[in-house]
Amino acid sequence: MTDKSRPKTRKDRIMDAALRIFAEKGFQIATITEISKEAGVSEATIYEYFGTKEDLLFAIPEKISNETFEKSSKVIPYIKGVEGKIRAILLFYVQLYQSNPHYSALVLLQLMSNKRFRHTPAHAAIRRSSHVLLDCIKTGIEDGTFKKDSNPYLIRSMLMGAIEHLFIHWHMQGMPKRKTSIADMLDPLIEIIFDGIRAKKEESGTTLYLKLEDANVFEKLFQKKDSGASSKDKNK
Amino acid sequence: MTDKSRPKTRKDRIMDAALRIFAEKGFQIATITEISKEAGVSEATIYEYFGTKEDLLFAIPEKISNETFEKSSKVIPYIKGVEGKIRAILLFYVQLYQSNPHYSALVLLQLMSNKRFRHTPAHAAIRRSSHVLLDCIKTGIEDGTFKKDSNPYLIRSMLMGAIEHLFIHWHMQGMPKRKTSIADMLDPLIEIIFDGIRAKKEESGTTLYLKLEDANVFEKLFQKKDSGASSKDKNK
DNA sequence: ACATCGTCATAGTCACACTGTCAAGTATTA
DNA sequence: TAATACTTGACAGTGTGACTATGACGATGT
Repeated sequence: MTDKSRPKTRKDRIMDAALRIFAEKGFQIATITEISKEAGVSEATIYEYFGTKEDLLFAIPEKISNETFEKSSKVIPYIKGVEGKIRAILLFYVQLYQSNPHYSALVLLQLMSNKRFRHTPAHAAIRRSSHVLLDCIKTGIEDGTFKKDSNPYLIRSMLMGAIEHLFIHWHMQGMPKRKTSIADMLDPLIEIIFDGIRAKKEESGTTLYLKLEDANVFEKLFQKKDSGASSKDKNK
Repeated sequence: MTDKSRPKTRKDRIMDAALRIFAEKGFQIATITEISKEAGVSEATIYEYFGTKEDLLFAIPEKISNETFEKSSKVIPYIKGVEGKIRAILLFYVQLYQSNPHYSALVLLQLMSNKRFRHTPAHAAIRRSSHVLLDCIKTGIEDGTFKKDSNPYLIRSMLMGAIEHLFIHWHMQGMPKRKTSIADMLDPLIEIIFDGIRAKKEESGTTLYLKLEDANVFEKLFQKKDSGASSKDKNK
């Protein structure tokens, strides 16, 4: 409802421009003047919506990270089996980052190392996703899927760290012609770690593989749920 | 000559102060004025040694990363077996980062996401180490230690990514009271990945474990070499 | 017609990276 | 000791860019 019908509100245009410029040039090098020109608004207008340049930076991921968390938390419960859940969470993650390079550059290169960002609503959403992943790993250890002596925090760091590392390099060295996309590396990555932590036998030969194509199933699931819900009105 | 005999040259004092302040407050927030006071020199003196604030930032890791590469490349050839080599490289890495938190904070939080840093001698040294690791992994795949269909780049990203991820979190959320140090997680981490990529049998039960204590062995090795001839020709 | 709100333009403040200058050391040499 | 070259420090600037303050303009609603 609200102004979703409008092409873009001023605030959205500012955030879009800022995302692009912050991601491409870096937070420090980007100037408010440049963003205002790109967004087609005056400098003063930016300061009417965002208190400081850093507030603008932090405002960008807030929406998208919450949306992603909502989406994933609608889907994950319907997946049976710890391994499948973990696959799904990581697939969400990789898809989000790969489909929105500006966003992943912002989060991984500009925000990751910002201490103030950690006290931000956007970071809280990211932490929630991370916590769900941890819970899945813990469950897997308890229910005997994974070895009893596994350290769930280490496993999470291995999963997230590998993915983030791949994306950081994807961004830093020109990412144009890459033979294998990061999404293609996700299954081998998960398989190596699962192989390393699985309790014993391989009788679970019916492992649920989630490949990118399956992601559309998620989307269909959303559409069903969304159609009935009443949106919240925040316009004022 | 000059003042090399002195405990610290001016240049060293500046870099020491800059390392501490950059690591603790971040590159942007740190001011040249503050660094000059901390180092006990005037602001203008800093600009005599370093063209810009960023040049100062880049100058800091150059020495230490080259030293580390030299050290490790003297030791690695003497370790037999791919797995042992990989363990040793990662142990070097973790030891360096853990024993010098300011340095690891600088590299991981300030420099990692700086595109200009990638065209820097310091980064070249880091890349060299990374390349040695990759070569070890490739060798392991070729000689049958690891599965034939392993992706060596992925494996390297998994190893480095996990370690870096652990350190980044170590820095970001207060790292004071951590029950398990990162070095303690290194063996489990490596074991999970090796388990996941090892070709077949576990007949290599005599895996060479390198724990932190063994690192002194490295040191002794250096002393022997350093005191003797200057044979810098790396073995073949 | 009038008030209100959102937006823009402009001018100004302030912090900080960086430069230039010159005087005061400090070391080296005669 | 004295002349020389080189190094360092104090300090006064310049330029840029974040951020503020103010007033004008246009659209909207009463």
